[in-house]
Amino acid sequence: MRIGELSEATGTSRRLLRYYEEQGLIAPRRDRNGYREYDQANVDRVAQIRGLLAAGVPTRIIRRILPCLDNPRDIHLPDAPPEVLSALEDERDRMTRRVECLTRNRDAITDYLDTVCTRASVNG
Amino acid sequence: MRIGELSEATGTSRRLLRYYEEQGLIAPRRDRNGYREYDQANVDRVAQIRGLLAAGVPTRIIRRILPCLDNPRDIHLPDAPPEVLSALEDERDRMTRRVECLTRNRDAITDYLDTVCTRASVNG
DNA sequence: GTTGACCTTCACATCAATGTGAGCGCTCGA
DNA sequence: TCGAGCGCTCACATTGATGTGAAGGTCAAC
Repeated sequence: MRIGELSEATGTSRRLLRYYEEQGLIAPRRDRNGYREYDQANVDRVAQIRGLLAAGVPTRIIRRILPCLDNPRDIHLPDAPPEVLSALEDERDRMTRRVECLTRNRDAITDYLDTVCTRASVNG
Repeated sequence: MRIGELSEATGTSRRLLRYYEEQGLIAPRRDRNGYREYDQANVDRVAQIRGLLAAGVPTRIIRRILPCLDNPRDIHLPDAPPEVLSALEDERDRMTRRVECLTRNRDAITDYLDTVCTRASVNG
């Protein structure tokens, strides 16, 4: 599929799809005329990228973690140098902290909404 | 405490502390000479803000959710208009999606690291 | 009373993620 | 064969979160 179709399928502007490519997050083949050629797997990958971006993970980190996620059974970096591994560990820990922070705050919002709702139904 | 001390205590630049204030996220008292005066509660609040920012929540949303979190037992917006409540619900749902995305990817990284580690100990 | 370490505001700079548009090349259907 | 609609690159604009620095006020210590 070409960029317009992927854009439709992912709800992502063409501009951004090209940007992700520039950032090394996706690598479409090129058609003879220079057009980008995507396949179905790219739809999932773009969703992945956008989820991570929305969760505050910057592209330079996404670039690092994506290779580990395609095919969890495969080793994509069999000779990954220790500093890459420890960078991954750091990022994993950062993600854990984010999850905790988001969860805590989300639960507080939920409590708040529950309280407001309860009181509204009692008082109103 | 003044801005320098809060900066120390939170590991946040003075510039950013002023920025958060400008964004309506904290509201320090002013001393007679114009200096900002903070108290201990601001340390937690700044940590909260930074956690949310790191998790991809923009300041305009943080501004909205902070009032619900100070004192979960209190109703801070007893007359919150329905559109604020539904905005909060939306944000809660967005946070849930972020948590899911982060968790999924973090677990994949963990699996990856485990696999690399296992193989290293088998092969090496 | 001057020095130094704070504080203030204001303003311009940067970086990442995006938008927007110009100028041009394919390609397909009328 | 021409125009619409897609693609390409290049480049400048914007927004949000930050850095940095200038010009100046406050205050404590010496």
